[in-house]
Amino acid sequence: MDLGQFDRIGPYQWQIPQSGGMRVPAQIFADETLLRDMDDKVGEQIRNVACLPGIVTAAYAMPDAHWGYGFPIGGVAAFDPEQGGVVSAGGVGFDISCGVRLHVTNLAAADIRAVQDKLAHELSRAIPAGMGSRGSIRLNDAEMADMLAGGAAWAVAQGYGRTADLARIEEQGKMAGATPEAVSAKAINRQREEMGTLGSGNHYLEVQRVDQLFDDAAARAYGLAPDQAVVMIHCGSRGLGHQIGTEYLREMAIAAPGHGIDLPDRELACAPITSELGQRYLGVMRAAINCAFANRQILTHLVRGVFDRFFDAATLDLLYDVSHNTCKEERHAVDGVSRRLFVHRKGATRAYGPNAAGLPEALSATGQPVLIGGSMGTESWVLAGDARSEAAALSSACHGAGRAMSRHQAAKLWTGSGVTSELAALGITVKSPSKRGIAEEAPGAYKSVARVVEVAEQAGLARRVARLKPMICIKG
DNA sequence: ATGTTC
Repeated sequence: MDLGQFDRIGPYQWQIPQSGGMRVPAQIFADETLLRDMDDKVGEQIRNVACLPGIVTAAYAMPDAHWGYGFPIGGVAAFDPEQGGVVSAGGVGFDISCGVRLHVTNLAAADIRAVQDKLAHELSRAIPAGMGSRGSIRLNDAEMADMLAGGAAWAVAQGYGRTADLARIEEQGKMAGATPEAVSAKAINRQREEMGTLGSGNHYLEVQRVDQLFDDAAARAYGLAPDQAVVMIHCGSRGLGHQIGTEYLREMAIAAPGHGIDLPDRELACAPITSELGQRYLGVMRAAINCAFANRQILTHLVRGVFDRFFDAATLDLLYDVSHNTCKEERHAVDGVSRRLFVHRKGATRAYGPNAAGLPEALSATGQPVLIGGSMGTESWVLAGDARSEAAALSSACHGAGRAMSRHQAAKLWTGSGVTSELAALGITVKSPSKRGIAEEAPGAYKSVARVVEVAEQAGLARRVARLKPMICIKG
């Protein structure tokens, strides 16, 4: 990235001043090295986002930002419906409500190590993974509609997991305002056999150990202790979300001129929040959020089933489940005035600070768990929402390491079996149906997640609580 | 991310 276009407005905050068609400034949270290593496309993309109607405060990019479809991955942008604000299918992304959930266990790393290979094998048998993988659940039209309206609450009512899990999911596991009846038959048919599947790409299920604590009080509140085993799931709304994204990107791009919107980039396809199309997208996007909640909830149930076969009285309590590809209606203070905004977070995690409305009581004093999925074989992180993040970036933080190179480049540099052996030497068992997938996800293809979260903390976006190291990784 | 190009 060319640094010449930026004003450094804080130790970890860089601003592109408003110019041309920009309605607000564009800002990136990074240190000089992370910023320099970012693709120039990230700057171009947040400048374009800053041109969209009704945007407030600024177009933001998180420390892990990289080039995405229209919006950068690691992008945050909020729009005011009363100021002509828009909702953008490209601002949410194809993998609607992709997110991370983390379970704390009553097991130690040594308990996992004693059965590591067998446990990895059984998890890989129980968790369908990979492109086009199918689960054992088949839903008819009425069941699909109930799932799309009820999310994880529907899943729990079907026997997948426990009522206590719901309090630990964003929106209590059920996104209000979903309109299953507006979801296309094609999207529904793609998802009919994909509930309880992991998908591919950077999605994974990992058994990890708590490697180091950075905030003892927050760790206690979250139930995390050194050397404890935890289970992280990273996945989204599978074929349904992708189909909805595809359909609405096309429809919004075609409809934009009719809404008086001059798109700086066709990939930023959007519609006014108050328009029929904008409202229809929000309804089906919320249905996809429920699909992702239900999918992750079923995966929790499947993992618990496997752990029950290996351990007496193993507990996998849900710490939290939070999405990083969404558009959510939230209230934020802008210049001291509370406004109703539609906040797009694409590859960015909501990061509510202490005492925020909507947090369960047990987490309120500490702040929302901000779950950061790292790259395969490196590390993942638990952060806590920081009150300073509200003013800095509308209560948002990073979501992962961020790719340092393309999948194509990575597949040329590594082989699946080579990466698997290298990780095995580090005590990490990787299971995947795709050798190419493992090569594409090689740890070296990602930025340093440790540096990303350190900068996120220094920038006031979230506070580091715990570093997690993988032991078993199930990849798509 | 994705029945890896309806």
